[in-house]
Amino acid sequence: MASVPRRADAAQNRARIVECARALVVRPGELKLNEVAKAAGVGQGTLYRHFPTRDDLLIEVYRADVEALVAAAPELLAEQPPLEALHSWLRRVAEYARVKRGVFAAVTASVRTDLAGHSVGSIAEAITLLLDAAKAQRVARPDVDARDVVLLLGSLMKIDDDEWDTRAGHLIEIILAGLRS
Amino acid sequence: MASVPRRADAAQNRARIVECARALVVRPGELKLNEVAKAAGVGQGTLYRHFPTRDDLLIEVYRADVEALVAAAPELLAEQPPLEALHSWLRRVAEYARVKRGVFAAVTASVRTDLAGHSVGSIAEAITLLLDAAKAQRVARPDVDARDVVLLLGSLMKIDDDEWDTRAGHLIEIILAGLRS
DNA sequence: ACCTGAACACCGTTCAAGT
DNA sequence: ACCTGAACACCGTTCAAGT
Repeated sequence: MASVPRRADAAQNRARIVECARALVVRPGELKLNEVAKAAGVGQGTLYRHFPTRDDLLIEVYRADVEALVAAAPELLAEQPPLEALHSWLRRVAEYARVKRGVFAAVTASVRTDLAGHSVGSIAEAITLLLDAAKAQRVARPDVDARDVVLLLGSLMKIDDDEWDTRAGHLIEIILAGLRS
Repeated sequence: MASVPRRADAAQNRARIVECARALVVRPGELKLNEVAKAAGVGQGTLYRHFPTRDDLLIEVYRADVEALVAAAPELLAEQPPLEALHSWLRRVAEYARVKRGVFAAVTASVRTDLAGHSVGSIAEAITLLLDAAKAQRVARPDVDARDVVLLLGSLMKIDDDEWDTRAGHLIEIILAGLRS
């Protein structure tokens, strides 16, 4: 799935689709697939050939962002105590979610894909890394897992734009307090 | 808005629409408005006349359930210490949310409507009642409000059916721990 | 005052035909 | 092997005509 196309024109089409999707996804409302195809100058069928599901496209659109989040986990853990690292990481996720609303759909989709494909370096593993470190020092509840965190983080998506500044950091503090032992 | 119709046939149509919506909303997927109109034996325009927005209909469908939740708050508070009452109330919300998935959409819609209309006996007031009691005893964070709770509770909606039993109570415990001071 | 339902708009998805 | 775009399906929403 999502393998690299063999033909050069196909690879270019694929790249242009992702590029246009990235430009369009920032606009309010759901990303319109037909609009992406039109903007990329390809037929709708071509879009579906490369990305059978909406999630496939979103994962690709936010791949770099998600990878950055995954990479940040061990880095933060090297600099700070586990709970502070977790806090910093959650705040970073919130920043992404504010600027790029759709990134969370990609994160959720990635977690779902993980369950089947078990890809290396996933978001779920990043969260687990942070949680395990905190559990080892007995500063986090032993019974929480990555899915708990993903589910709770989903509440960030429901925050209205005008209340973001005051509400987002607040919710993260509450979530972190809940994870603490 | 949503005032009682003057004519008898209009009142009957309205009642039948709500009745059919209640029957259809339990099925998986979003409630289809045209399907509701057809099931109720009325034109689509009639449905829109009575319920200009989807939220208006959902609020009506779950009115009794939401009122029961609102009424439960002071009752639980009379029986238990504030934090236990809050815990019990959250668990009750979770029960509703499991059986009637859509009830949460109604709760969210109610909170939105509250902001404008300021209706008495709302969900937001019920939560505030519980939170204030807990704050008064210094067992809850002073900086949390009803919207925090509603946003966090939204994570329950994303729980898959097959993991509900183990996950829902767990998430509520984490949320409650986060609200604790 | 209220109802009907055809009609429009919109968007996702498929597939026969083409290169 | 890959692309195109007409066509279908589906659902929300409106509105002219009717009672």
